Amino acid sequence: MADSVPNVPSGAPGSSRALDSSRVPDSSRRSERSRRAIHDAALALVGEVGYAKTTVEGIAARAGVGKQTIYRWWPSRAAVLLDAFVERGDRPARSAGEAEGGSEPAGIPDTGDLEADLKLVLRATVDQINDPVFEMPTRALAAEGIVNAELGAEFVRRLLEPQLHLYVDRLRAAASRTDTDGVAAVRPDLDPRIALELLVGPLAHRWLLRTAPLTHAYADTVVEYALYGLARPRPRP
Amino acid sequence: MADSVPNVPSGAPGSSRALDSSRVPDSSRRSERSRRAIHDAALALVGEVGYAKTTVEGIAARAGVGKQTIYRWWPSRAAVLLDAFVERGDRPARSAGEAEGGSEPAGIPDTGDLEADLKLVLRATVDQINDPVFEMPTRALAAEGIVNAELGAEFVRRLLEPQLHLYVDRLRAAASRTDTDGVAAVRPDLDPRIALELLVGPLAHRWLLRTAPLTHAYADTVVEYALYGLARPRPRP
Amino acid sequence: MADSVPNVPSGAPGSSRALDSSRVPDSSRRSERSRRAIHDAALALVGEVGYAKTTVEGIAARAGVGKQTIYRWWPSRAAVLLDAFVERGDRPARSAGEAEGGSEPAGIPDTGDLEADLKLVLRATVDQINDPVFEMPTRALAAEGIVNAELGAEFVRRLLEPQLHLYVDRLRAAASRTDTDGVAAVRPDLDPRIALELLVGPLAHRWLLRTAPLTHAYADTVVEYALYGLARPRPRP
Amino acid sequence: MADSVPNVPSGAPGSSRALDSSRVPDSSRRSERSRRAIHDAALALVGEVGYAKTTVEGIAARAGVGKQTIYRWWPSRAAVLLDAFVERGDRPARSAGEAEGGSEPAGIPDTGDLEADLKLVLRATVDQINDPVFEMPTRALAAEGIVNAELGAEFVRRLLEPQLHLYVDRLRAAASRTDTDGVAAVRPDLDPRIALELLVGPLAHRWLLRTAPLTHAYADTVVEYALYGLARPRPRP
DNA sequence: CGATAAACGAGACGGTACGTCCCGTCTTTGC
DNA sequence: GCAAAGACGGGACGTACCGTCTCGTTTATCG
Repeated sequence: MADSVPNVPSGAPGSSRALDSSRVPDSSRRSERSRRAIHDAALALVGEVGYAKTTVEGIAARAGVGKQTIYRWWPSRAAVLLDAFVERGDRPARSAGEAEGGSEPAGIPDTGDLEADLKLVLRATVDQINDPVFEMPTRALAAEGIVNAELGAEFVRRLLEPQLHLYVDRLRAAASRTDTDGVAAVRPDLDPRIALELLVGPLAHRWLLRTAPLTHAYADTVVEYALYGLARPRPRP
Repeated sequence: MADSVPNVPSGAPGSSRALDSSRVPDSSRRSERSRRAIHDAALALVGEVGYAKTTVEGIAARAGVGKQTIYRWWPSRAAVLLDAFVERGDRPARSAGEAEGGSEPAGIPDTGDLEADLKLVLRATVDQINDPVFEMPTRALAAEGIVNAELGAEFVRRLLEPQLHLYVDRLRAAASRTDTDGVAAVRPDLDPRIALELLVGPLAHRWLLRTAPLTHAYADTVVEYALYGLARPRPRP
Repeated sequence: MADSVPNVPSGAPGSSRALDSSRVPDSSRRSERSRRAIHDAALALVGEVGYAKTTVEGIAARAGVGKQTIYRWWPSRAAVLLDAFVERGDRPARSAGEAEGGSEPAGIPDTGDLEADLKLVLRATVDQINDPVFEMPTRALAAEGIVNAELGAEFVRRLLEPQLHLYVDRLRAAASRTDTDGVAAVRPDLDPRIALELLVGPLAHRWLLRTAPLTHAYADTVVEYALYGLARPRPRP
Repeated sequence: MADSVPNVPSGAPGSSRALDSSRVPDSSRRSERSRRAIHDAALALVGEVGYAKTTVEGIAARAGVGKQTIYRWWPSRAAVLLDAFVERGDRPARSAGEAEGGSEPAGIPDTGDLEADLKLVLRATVDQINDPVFEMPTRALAAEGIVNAELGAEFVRRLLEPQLHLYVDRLRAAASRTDTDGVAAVRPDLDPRIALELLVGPLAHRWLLRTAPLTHAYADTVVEYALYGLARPRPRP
């Protein structure tokens, strides 16, 4: 239902297809069984042997599927994994999140204390990143996306954007709070996309480059620095 | 002088090496000519066909070199490229830098105005990142490093660390300024490694994920937000 | 009317066929339109791209027909081509023959001069073999028949036998002439099947192995040698 | 030493090869071990599963060889089999022949009695053809050669021609006998290539088309018919 | 005449093999 | 003894077809 590439033209299905040499398969005839088997096989293999050794051939064999069935629906190994990750990865993440009490996918909590809220979420992100199950596949997808722009866009759109948008919402909420109590939590002119990057950019940097381990303490410090600045508060005259 | 992996044991040089099956090559006999040709070929190919299609065989053919000569001295295609990049990439960067008036490699300027200094450097980084010649090879190396920890460490150590260290120095300088004028530019307790990440993390994030273009204005905003915080200055009681 | 394999059982037609899992198709419902289209497509493709590159998929696509419609009625690609050849190939051959004045299908002429009659027919065979339109498909079928005994038998039965039988008839006629004029054209004990092979065997040999071109002169020589022998007539004592 | 396709230019080995894009491998570096293993595997597989199911992949696997090693030296599966057949097939045939007392490869016997000599040899050919070990591979090669002119030429040149040439020699000898005893065994004007075809053409025809079994009696009859003609000897006046 | 069952077009599917590319190792032949 | 050249065993690629198996859609008798 959410696969990345060959969408149906979404209208006039039997229209003049004869002259289209690009062979668009008919997604209404697609085998749901195979799709799931391929997702499962892909995730299992990445977990077991790593992304570099996960081959299309291997996925097909493990899924009990012909190679062509993979090539028919996905343009690359990475796209398969991304789809698998989005679809299957959602479920455990969501249920885990709900177990913790309605976390991220439900939105960043808004207790009124922006610093506390951000720390909570950044710590959660740290935890997720440190989860060994997610680590390698996510690295693989990120790496692929860095080199392959098209896949990178998919990666951002389908995996990252939903998470990042929560930060934007929370920051916007903080900005609009000015009216109610006369004290905005954030600068009135704040660009939330940039603000967000000040928060998650450092985490991503550290994770991708492995310059230092990601800890809760680190998350806290980043929030503090980002909110109140690196510069020392000017003494008042 | 700077190749990444099979160093000479650097001790006990005359020992009976002939019977050692692990075949450590004698780097003193290494052909300088081949080394350079391999570097050039690697860079040229990455530029022309992209990293994914740059093969060891292709590099060897282009360099007029036997494949074994590559395998003898480097453990992987990525290591070749990294070496090539460090050695050849340095030169243009350095000369460009000197043309601007002794910039980065010579250290971040310290005019006393931290904000201005940081903006200057971040803008320079933005420019370098936007240079199309550097873009693809750098992406390729970064992507490889994300997945391959060993190469990632090399990448950071040899390409990134020197640049990042300049930020650390400048920030430390700002912190120590307290003594001189009684007003530190930065918080006294500042951790410079984290501070640095608040500055470059956002840039890296945007570049790697292509979420938005990198501009000078963006660099300026990042510096402002990072220095003075996202939060609105508290009114004094 | 002449397709090779799944004939109707041709007896007990109303028997309980519904439960028969071997799925014998009802040939009375067969689409004449499709049959012809498949024949035409098969012949056209063999002519255009050669037999080896003529695929079932290609025939189906060209004929505007589902693959299953081919598999339903023929057991193999070769069987399709054989059918096509027999049915469509007949027509031009027959009309050409009739233009010459009631030739082959009507029987070898019997002018009383066996040598002349055989030369005439062998020359006609040479001409037919040299016709570029027939050459490749015939080679393809012959080659297939050499390896595949079942198809070979079909090939002989439906394409070759009718032609060869004419030789047998003519030779038998020559043998029976003894009675009328006291002088038989052929040995009285002659086995016509072997005699026939002495005539067409050499042509076939030369054509299949391409050891030398097939000419009228060659046909004439074969007839002479075959009729009067390789050995020199013994001088009488 | 006798493989069919990529010969060395046979002179000036190191000459300007740089501009030749057709990648001619250096046959002096060829692995004799692999060549033999491929031959053996090919023959074994054709014997076990038949030619149609003998794949390049299968040969490579059985021979413990990379596929590329096959594609490097042969243009097709059929060429491999032909080479294998010529080289390995020779040995058993030769030794069997010598056991019988210096048969074919040593030349057709010349006892002075042409009829007896030819019958002997044609019977031997019948026996060879009926040998189940040779049957299927030979059929496969013959069929391939019928469709593929290039391979057909190789087939004739390397397998057939040597055998056929013996007939030519024997017939020529018979023709030149005129001088010695005043009585030639054969017509003085005889074309030996055509005469030969009168002898082997019928056998080939029967074998390829399976119209009737090949027996010694058949061979004898062919020789008689061919030597003395189908026509009845004219009564003398 | 409308029900119904089979043939039909279309083409997705699990497979097999293709012929190519490259891997990393090994061997040969200079220099 | 390094280097160029490149053959080798091996593994995966992406493609082409195989023959089977659904899907609706005609089509053509029969109830």
